[in-house]
Amino acid sequence: MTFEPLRSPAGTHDVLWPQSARWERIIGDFADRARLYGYKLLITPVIEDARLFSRGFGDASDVVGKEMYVFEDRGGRTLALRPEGTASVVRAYIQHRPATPWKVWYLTPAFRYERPQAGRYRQHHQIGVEALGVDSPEQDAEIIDLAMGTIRAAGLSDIELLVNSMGCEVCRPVYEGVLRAFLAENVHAMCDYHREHWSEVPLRVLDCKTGECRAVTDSAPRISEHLCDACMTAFDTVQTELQVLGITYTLEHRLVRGFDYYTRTTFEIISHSLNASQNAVGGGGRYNGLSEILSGPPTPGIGFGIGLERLLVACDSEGAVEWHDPGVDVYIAELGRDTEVSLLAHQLRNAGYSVERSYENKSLKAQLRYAGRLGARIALIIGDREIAEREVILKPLVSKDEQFTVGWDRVIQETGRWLEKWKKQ
RNA sequence: GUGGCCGUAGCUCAGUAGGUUAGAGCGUCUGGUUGUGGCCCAGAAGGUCGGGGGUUCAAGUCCCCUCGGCCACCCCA
Repeated sequence: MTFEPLRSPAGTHDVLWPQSARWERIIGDFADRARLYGYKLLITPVIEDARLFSRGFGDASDVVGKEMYVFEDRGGRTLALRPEGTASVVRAYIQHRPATPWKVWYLTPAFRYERPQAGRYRQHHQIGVEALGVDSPEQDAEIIDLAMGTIRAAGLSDIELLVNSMGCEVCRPVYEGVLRAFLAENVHAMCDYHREHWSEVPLRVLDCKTGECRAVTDSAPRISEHLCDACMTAFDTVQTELQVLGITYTLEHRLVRGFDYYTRTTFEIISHSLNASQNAVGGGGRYNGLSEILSGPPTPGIGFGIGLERLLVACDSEGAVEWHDPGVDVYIAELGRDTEVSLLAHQLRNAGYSVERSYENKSLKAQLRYAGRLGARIALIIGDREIAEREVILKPLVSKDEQFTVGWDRVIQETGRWLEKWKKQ
């Protein structure tokens, strides 16, 4: 009985070398950068009580309505695969009550059951940070600075930072009323979909990409004109801070992010080299009410997430990333089998050199061919004669220098000497 | 969930109006005399033509179903 070979589920992907090398670089850079900004790594489970997300996002959101991976475990609990990073962090905060300000960074897969498409997958990965306990426009700007720096370091340059304020529990409802009244008078001009659905979540119309809705919302009342004094002051300060930090931004009054929990500062970083419908590489914002929504203590918070797959797609379409295989320092070729090879490999590696070897008894020619393919800089050749004489042949592979023999006690330092020499050139 | 395009070697693809043992390039492996890479040359391995059913003397090629991939809508990272 044979079976069809199994594939990864629809919308999920394996990341193989050398693709994975790009991930390694971006993640490594982000970990360093987050540390410099004072964020500590937080690891939370990918499964959570499904109610965490349905409460946090609001039932009107598509993520909760139709995109969540929800299932019942063997104990009858209703769990969900996390669709984004923020809710789990806030849950962990409420559960452990760490001292504030609490600043964490994370790397996590995120799951949404949608039809896969360019730059949109059922499992994607986000890097992000969350800062809880402080309600400060200076912090808002600092977090945007961190997000922008991360994306720029990945190699993207054709990007735009969009910022907006969503107001607070005081002024947002007022604005929503004004907007609702405006939209009611312009129903006829909206796109087919929103003509039917605009009143469910009026703010969502602002986000609509169709020409009809954009024409309507161009002249719609703007939330920036309806902010309360406190929100207005905060938003002004965020902008001043961004200017001081030399970060150019665009005020986008239509920027309404998908989840209900956002308050005040919201932002999105879009790539101009991606299709307009999926051009957001990263985004985030402040969510001062989320902790309470999740039955925690009143605690302000702000964070962002960056989608790794989408960041990489953007890099590709910008042609931004040049990546070179660093190759391997040493290849050890052997003729016959001898334990000296294993020992030498061990010692070289512990001295900090990358070493590869053949584990099969192949011809010297085949071994050197392989060494060339690996991008090895030096080949060390060990045959019967060398074993007998207690020496090895050191053959430079990246230069035209002649090979020569070295005594065993000097192999490591001689190897290091050549590698250093080439590094300087 | 709705719609469009597409599924031939590991990869990128060719396969004439249906007709013998399904091809190329790249990659992989081996060899080009004793233990020496890259270039070059020679050879080899590798394919249920996504799967199932049907039409036909004959199907990778035509029809149906199914699975999968890509893309678009919706929405988001």
